[in-house]
Amino acid sequence: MSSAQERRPGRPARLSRDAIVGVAERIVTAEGVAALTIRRVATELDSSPMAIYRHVRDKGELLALLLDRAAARVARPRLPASPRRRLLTLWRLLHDQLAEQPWVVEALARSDLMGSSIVWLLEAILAAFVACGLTPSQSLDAYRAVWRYTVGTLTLRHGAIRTPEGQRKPSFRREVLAAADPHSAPTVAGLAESWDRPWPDYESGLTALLDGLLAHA
Amino acid sequence: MSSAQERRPGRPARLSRDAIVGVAERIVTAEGVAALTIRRVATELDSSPMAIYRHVRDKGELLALLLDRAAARVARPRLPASPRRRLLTLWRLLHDQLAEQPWVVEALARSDLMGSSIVWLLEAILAAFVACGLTPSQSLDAYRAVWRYTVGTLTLRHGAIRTPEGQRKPSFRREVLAAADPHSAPTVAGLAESWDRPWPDYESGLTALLDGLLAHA
DNA sequence: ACCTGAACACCGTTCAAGT
DNA sequence: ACCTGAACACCGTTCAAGT
Repeated sequence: MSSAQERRPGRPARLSRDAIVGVAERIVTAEGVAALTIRRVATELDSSPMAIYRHVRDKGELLALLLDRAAARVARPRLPASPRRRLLTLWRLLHDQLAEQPWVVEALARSDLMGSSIVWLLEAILAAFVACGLTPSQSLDAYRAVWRYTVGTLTLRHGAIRTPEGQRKPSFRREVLAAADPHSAPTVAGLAESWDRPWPDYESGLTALLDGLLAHA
Repeated sequence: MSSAQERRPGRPARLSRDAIVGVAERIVTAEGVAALTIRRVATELDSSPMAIYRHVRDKGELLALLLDRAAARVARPRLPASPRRRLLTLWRLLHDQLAEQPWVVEALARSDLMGSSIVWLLEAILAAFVACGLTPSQSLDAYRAVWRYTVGTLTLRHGAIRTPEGQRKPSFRREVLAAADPHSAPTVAGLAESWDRPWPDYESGLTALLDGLLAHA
């Protein structure tokens, strides 16, 4: 029966890429991306830091693998018939899923979107753009425009989260309001009270962007 | 004559916040944000690392100060009469200026935009939105939507730059194309050749977004 | 083939002490 | 008031050696 097994020479592996990504995911979910270090992963697996490098090229690759896992978890939703509403649903899905894991932002800048696990989502978005009247080529550009908006939203939200609760950056608001004398900057001064209010949600900007992108269809 | 000087007790300062930000700026421009460390700044000023902390709270504040300097360098342009074209000019100005310093992206996520040095730009943008028919409140939301798009654009461009020249992430493209069988993902498969082409420029997405935002005016 | 130990060349930040 | 020295508690990564 052992002849059926693929026998490979040398010392058998105790670690695996999967196990490594698994603990990395746990660390990052529980304590944020700052807590993710190669040494920490190694300790958690009762191995030396260097053993990790046998399975993962460097920390950047580990981050990319993590991102891929997050993407793989996005479940296929039931989609509305109207292509425009389909776009709204799909993008909100992607946004919400990524927003749940704030650490992804760190990985986003490094990785050109994500792995093959969400081709279905990419396909659905591109097909919906086409169904709205764009050419495939225009659809790709439109996809990238909305992707920029999405990454920006996540980046800024993440920054806000990361800032410590108590002292959430009074510097900017105060400086701006101090410098905004009503003569040279009346609009800014007039909005003084409004800076504190919550940012518009993802969807409102998305709607505007889609309106603009689809107008030329 | 020394009585005219403001005499302060204690040892006179050798370092200054300005000098610190100055060398930080030089480091970051020449070698990127990764090269910026408190210790490095201290060495460059022939002081101990700890002396820096007398003038700057922590590394995050140093980054924010750097961002403010970059913002302060944005020169007031001659503006077109049409408010819509004014918006295009202003946003492109902001984008181009920030794109020149790729390290800003790191700072952006931490800092709620920037300091008082560009209130004039903020004012000009908000006023132009108002001139386009939005209420001040809507203008603030519109401003934030475009800011998201801008930050996303910078983040993604920065990531592309940071990726080493030779091996610019074949993983995603290849994986996607491999997984994109023409039956389940025809649109993705059809665009296979197009993934390599350059991203749309900042302005095209900006135009679409402004179209959408101003449509409800 | 896989893993370990020891080392290299760093970090940010705190604390107590000097001038 | 401002700066220094020494230390704490870490990093990612390389190299040569062990099993």
